[in-house]
Amino acid sequence: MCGYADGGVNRLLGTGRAFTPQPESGGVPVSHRPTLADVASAAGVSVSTASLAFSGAGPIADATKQRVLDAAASLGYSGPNPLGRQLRSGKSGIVGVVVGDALRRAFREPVAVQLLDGLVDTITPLGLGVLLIPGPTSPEQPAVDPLVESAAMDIAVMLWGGTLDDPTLEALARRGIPVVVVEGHDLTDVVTVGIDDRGGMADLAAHLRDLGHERVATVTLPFGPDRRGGLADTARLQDIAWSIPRRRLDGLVDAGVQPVAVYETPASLVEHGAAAARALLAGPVGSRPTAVVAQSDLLASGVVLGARELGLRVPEDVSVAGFDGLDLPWLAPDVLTTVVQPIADKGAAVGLAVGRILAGETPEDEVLPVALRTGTTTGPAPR
Amino acid sequence: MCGYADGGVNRLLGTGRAFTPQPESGGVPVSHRPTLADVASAAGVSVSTASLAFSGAGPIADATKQRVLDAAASLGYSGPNPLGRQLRSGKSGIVGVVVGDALRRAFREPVAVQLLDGLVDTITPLGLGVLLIPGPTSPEQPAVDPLVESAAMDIAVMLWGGTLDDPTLEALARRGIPVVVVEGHDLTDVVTVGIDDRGGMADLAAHLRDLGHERVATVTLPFGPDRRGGLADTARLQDIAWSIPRRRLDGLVDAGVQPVAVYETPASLVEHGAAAARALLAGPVGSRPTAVVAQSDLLASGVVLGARELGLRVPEDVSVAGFDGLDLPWLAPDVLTTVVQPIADKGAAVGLAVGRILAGETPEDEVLPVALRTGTTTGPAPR
DNA sequence: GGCCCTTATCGAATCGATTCGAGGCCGTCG
DNA sequence: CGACGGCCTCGAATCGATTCGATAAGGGCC
Repeated sequence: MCGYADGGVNRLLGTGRAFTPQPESGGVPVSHRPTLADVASAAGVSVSTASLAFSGAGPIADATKQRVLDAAASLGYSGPNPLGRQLRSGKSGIVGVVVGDALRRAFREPVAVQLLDGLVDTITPLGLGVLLIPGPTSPEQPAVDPLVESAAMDIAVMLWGGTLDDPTLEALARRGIPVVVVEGHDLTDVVTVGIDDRGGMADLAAHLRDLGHERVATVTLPFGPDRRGGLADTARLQDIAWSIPRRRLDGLVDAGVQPVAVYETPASLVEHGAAAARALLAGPVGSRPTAVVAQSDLLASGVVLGARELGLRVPEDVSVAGFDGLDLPWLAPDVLTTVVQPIADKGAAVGLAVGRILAGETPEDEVLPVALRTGTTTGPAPR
Repeated sequence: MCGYADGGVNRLLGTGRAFTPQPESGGVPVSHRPTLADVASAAGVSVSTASLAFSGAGPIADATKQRVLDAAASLGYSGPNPLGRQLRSGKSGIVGVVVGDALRRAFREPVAVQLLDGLVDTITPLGLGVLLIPGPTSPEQPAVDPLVESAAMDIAVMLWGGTLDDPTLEALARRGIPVVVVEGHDLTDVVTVGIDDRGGMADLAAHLRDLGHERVATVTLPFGPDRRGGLADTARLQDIAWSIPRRRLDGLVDAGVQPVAVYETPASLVEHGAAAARALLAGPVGSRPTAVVAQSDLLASGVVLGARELGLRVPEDVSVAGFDGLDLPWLAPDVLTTVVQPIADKGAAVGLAVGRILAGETPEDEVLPVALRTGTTTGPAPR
C-alpha cells in the first residue's frame, strides 16, 4: 500500500557521506570538491555574483566575470553542481522513457530504437536527457520498476502503449508526472502520439484483395503482457489487451479481408515469424493461405524465410507483407511489401510534445500518416 | 574555453517557476504540490519525524508512522521529492551511459544492446538508473553531448572504448566523475572491462589454419571515428584508433595467419559485410581467399549472404567466421562459426564495477574469457 | 523511590545553487 | 550643485529533504 519502505533506492544513496567538514580557519583551498561559494570567496565576490558569472542571467561586468572564471579554473571547479540547480529550479531535465520490456528484447525491435533516436535528437537541444526505465522483465510479475516510483524526472514517455490500468501509468499519475504515450489508446490525462495503423493496414489488405487473394492469414504482435504464441481461436481474439494488434486486425477487416487464420506471436522477432509460417503454410495447396500479412516487418521476414524453408516460392506460391517499413538487408534482393510508418517523425513528434508539455502547453494527440510500399514479396494469387 | 555559457541546458530548466507562493495564513491545504513539511504539519509531527516515517532510518512508533502515512495519503503526497533527497545525499543515482554513436546506429549492434541490458539488470537493484548519452552524431564534429558537461550523474560508463584523448573522457575527468570503460585500452584513472579479443581471434585463426586455409581475408570493424569503408592498404592499417579492430587483427597474426586482404567497414552491419564479400570474393578461384574472418557476427552474416549472391557455397567454396556469438535467426539452418563472448556477463561485470566504485572501492580491470564455437560455415579449404 | 537506559520525537544545520529586492557607485542632465 | 537613473554587486530567502545531537518520556532494576 505505502510502497515507501526503502525499495533499494537507498542502498547506495541514503548512506550519506562519511566526510567530516574540517574547521577551515584560513582561506586555504578546502579539501572537498569546490562549490560556488569556494569560487566566490576565492574571486572575492559574493555567491550571487559568482552564480551570475556562470548562468549569465543578469548583468555582470566583464572583468568580474573573468575573475570568477579564473578562480574557478584554478580551483578545479567545473561548473555549478546540477543537483543544487535542479532542486532550486524544481526540474531535473530528465525524461523517463519506459520501454515495454527488458531492454534486450525491446531493442531488438528496430522501431523502438529508431523512435528513441528521433526522440533523443529532438529533446537534446532542449537540455533534456533520457532515463531508461525497463518494463516488467518477467511476464508474470507486473511490478513497476523502482525508478518509476522514485527517480527524478520531469515527464515520462511510454513506448508501446499501455492500458488505462497499467500500474506504471498509475504510479506516474500518483506522482503527478505528465506522460506521453506512444501508440496508446483510450487514455485520459495523457498525450498520445501514434500512427494510422488501421488505415494503413486497410490499404495493404485492399492491395492483396486486388491481387485476387481470398485466403489471407495474419501473424500478429503480442496481444498483451501474457505474450502467448500460436493460433488464436475466437475466444482468444476477445482478450487483446494492447491496442496495436487490435487496430491492425481491424484494418484488415475494414478492407473486407476476413483472415482465415490468426497466428499470435509472443514478440516481434524473425524466429516467431518463421514459426508462424511453419504453422500456417504446412497444409495442402488447396487450403493453404495464398497470402500472409504480418503485423511487423521482422515477423514478415520470418514468414518469408519460413516459407522458403517449406519449399514455397515468394510471391509465386504465397504472398507476404509486413508493417513498419524497415530496411531488411538479409532479405535482399527481395523487397518486402509493407506499410511504411514515419518512425523518426514519430520520435520527433513525441519529443515536441514533451517540450510543449514542459513549457506549460497542452498539445493535442497526434496521428501520423502511413504509406503502402509495394515490393517484390506480393503478387497475384496463385491460379 | 569556459564552456559555461548556457549550452541549452537552461532552455527549459533555468526559467524558474512562475509560481507565486500564496501567503497561506490558515492550516488549509496549500495549492502547490505538498512537501514533507506539509505532511508533517498535517500529521502534527515535526519534519524530521515525518522523514523517518518514509525512510525508516531511525526509531519511530508505529502509530506515529501510520499517522504520517495517512496524512500523506490524504494530501496526495507521493513520497519524498527525489531532488531534495539527491541534493542532501550528494548522489543522483544516475549512471550516464555514453554510447559511441547515434542511438539508431549504436543499437543496431546487438552486442551493445545486450550489454546494456546486463548492465541495467545489475544496477537496478542498487537503486541506480541509466541516463542515455548519445555519442557524436556526425563523424566530423567530435563535440561532446551537453549531457556530458552538465547532467547529474554519479558515474559514467562508456560503451565501446574511447581513447585517452577522447573529449568525452576529458570532460568527465574534469567534472570528477568516475568512469568505467568497456573495451578500453591504455587508459589511466579509469576502470576497464573487456574480453580476450586477441586470444579468441587467435583460436579462431588456428581453427582455420588447421582446416588448411592459407588465403584468409578479414573484414574489420571501423578503425576509428572516421569510419571509412573499403580495402585497407598498409598505410591505413597504421592509423587504427580504436582498440577492438586492432586487437582482433593482432589475434589473427598471433596464430600465424597473415591476412591476404583487410576490408574495413564503416559499421558492424549486415549490408557492409555483404559489400565486403563482393569486394573480396569476386576474383577467380585460384587467387580468391578460401576463408573470410569477420570481426563481428553481423558482418559475417553479411559475408555469407554476399558469398551466396556470388554463387559461392559456404563452406565448400569459402569458409566464413565471425565474432560475438549472436543468435542469427535469418542464417538458419546454418550456424556461424564464431567466437562467443559472454555479453550479459560483461554487462554484469560493468554493473558490478559501477557498484563497487560508488561504494568507494577501486575494482581491478577485468578481462572476460571467450570461447570458440565451430558451426557449419567453416570447413576444409577447397583442394 | 531514585537512577539509568531505551525509545521516540524534535529543532536546527546542511546539501549547492538561483533569484529577488535593496543598495552603492558613478555619470549625466537640468 | 543636486537629483535622477543605470549598471553592478550583495545579502538573504528558498528549493525539499536528511541527519545529528539534544531532550523528554517511560520502564525496569536495585
